[in-house]
Amino acid sequence: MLDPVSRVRRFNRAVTSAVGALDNSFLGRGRPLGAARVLNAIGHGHADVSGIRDYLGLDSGLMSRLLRSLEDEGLIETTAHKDDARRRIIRLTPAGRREFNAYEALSNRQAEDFLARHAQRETLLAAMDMIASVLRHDGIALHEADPRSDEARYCLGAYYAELARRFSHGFDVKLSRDPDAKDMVRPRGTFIVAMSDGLPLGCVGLKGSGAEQAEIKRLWVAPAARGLGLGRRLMEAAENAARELGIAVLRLDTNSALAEAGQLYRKSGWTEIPRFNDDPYPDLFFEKRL
Amino acid sequence: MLDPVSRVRRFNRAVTSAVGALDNSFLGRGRPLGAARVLNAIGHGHADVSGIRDYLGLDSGLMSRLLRSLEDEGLIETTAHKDDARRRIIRLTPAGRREFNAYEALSNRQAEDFLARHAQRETLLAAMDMIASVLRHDGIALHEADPRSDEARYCLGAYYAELARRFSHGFDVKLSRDPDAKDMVRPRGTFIVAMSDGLPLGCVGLKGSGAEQAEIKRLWVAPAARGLGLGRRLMEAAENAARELGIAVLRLDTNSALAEAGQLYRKSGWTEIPRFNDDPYPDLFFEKRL
DNA sequence: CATTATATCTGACTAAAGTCAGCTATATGC
DNA sequence: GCATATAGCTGACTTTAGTCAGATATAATG
Repeated sequence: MLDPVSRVRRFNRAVTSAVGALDNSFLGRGRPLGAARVLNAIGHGHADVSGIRDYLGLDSGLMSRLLRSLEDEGLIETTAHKDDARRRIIRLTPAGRREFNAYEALSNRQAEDFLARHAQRETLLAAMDMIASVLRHDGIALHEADPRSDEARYCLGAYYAELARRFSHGFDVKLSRDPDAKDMVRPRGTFIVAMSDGLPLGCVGLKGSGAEQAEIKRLWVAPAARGLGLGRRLMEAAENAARELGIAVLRLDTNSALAEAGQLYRKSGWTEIPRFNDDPYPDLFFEKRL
Repeated sequence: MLDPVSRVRRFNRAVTSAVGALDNSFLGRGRPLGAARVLNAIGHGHADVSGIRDYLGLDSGLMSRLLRSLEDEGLIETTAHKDDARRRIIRLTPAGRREFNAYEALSNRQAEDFLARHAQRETLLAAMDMIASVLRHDGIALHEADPRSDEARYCLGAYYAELARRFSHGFDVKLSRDPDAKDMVRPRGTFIVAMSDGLPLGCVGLKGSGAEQAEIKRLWVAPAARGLGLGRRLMEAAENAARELGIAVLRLDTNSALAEAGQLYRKSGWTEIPRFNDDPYPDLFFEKRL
C-alpha cells in the first residue's frame, strides 16, 4: 500500500508534531526555548561554553547572551577554567538545579504518558531503541570496560538470555566455559562495549592468558542495533586490541544456530578449525592469524 | 541498564536532531521554513486557506502573509471558492509545482538515506510504522470501504499472510469459506478499514445475507497498531453497522491459535457456541445478540 | 433588507533567533 | 617578548515567527 519511503515520511510527520508538543511544554516555564535548552544542556553535564555551543549548534554571540540571561535569573554560575582562564566553566546554582529538575519532570511525564498510551510497552520500547540507534548511528561509541561493570553485565545478561532463547535446549552459563573476568582485563585481554547515548548496544570479550594465543568471547549485538555493522566494528576493535597486546592467533567457538555470527566470521578472514574445547554449547570453531 | 522513561527520552533526543536536520535541509532552498511548510501543505493537496491554517496551526494573519509571499514568488495562485466567495482556493503554478517537487525530492532523499543505513529494512519500517501509529493514535480513522478496494485488499492480504504464519498447517484462502465481496457491501453487510495517515492498520467485515443474522469476518489489526484498542474499535463499528442494517444476531468463527482475538470476543459480550460451519480452519465459534 | 456571522487580509506591533564585526583577556609558539 | 591564536563577550543589526485589533467582502438568517 505505502512504499518504504512514504512509510519513513509518515513516521517523520508523526514524530515532528510530537517533538513540537515537547517544545511547547518546555515553553510553559516562562523562558524562551533557547534558554531552556541551554539550561538543560548544563543540567545534563555540559560544563564548558564551547561544548554547549557545539552540542546545540549555537553562535558564540547568541550563546553568550543566553548564558547571561540564565545568570541574571540566578540559575547558573560561571567560573574560569582551572588551566585556561579564557575558557569558562558553567555550574547550576541550587535554584538552577531546581529549575532543571522541573524540566526533567516535564520530560519524564511526557515519556510516561507516551508509554501509558500503549499496552505492549516492551515491543514499543524495542522499536524506539532501534530507531534511535539507527538515527544516532554515528554516535555509537566503542570503549573498553571492565567485564564486571554495569554496562558489561547488562550486555552479558542480554547475551545469555538470547542464547537461552535461540538454543533449542536452552543455555546455562554454569555449564559453559565462563571466562574468568580477569582474563578479559588488560594486560591479559580486554572487554569492549558499544554505547549509544547511555544504552549498551553490543559487546565483545578478548580472553587472553599472557600467551600469544587468545580467544574471542561473548560477541553480542542488541536486536535494536542489528543491521548497522556493529558486529564487524566490535570484532575489528577486539582484533586491534589483540594486536596491541602482542597476540598472534585468535580463536573462537560459536554455534551454527547463530547464523549471522558464522557469516560475519567467514566474511572477515576467519577460517574454520576443528573443535578445540569440550564446551557443550559450541559446534563451530574458527581461527584467525593477525 | 536504562529504565523505560530514559529509553523514550533517548528516542526523543535522537528524533529531535533528525527532525532538525530535515528542517535545515528545507532551509537550503532560500525560503523561510514557514513558507516552505505552507508550500508543502498545498502540494500535498490542502487547497483551502482555513484547512492549511488548521493543519499547520498558524494564525490567520501570519497565514495570509505567507500566502502573499508565495504568490509574489509566483509559486501559487488563489481563486475564490466556487460556492463561497469569502473562501479562497490555492493552487500551485507550474513553477510552484517544480519547487514543491524539489522539496519532495529532499524528503525522499532523506528517507532513502535513512533506510540505506540499515540492512534489515522491513524490521526498521515495522518499528517506524508502530511508533507513528502510537503517536498518531487519535488520528486512526475508521471508514467503510469496498472489500475490493486497494486498502481493503491490502488488509486482507496481510491477514491471510498472518494466518499462514500462525496456523501450524498454514492457511489457504481457497480452502476457507471466502465470503463473497457482495455480502460485505451495503445493504447486505459492510467492510470497515482503519487508516492512519495513508497506512491501513486494520479491518473487519460484516457479512450479511439480508436475513436478521450476519457474520463477522476478517478481523485484523496490523502488528504496528496492536495494543491500541483498535480491535475493539473495529468490532464496535461493525456491531453498530449491523444494528443500522437491522441485524439482531451476529456470529463469528475463529481459531484458538489467535489468542488475542478470543480474549477480545469474550471481554466484549460474545458467548461461545457450537460449531456452525464446516470450514477447516476455525475451532472456536461465538455469537452475540445485539 | 438589516443584522450577524464568517473568511481572509492589512497594519502595527513584539519576541525570539540568528548574524557579524570588533573587543578584551588569556594562551601559545617562535 | 612579541606576534598570533583562541575563548568568550558586546553592540548593532536582520530575519522569522507570532499576536492582535480592526478592515473588507461575502454569506446566512430572520
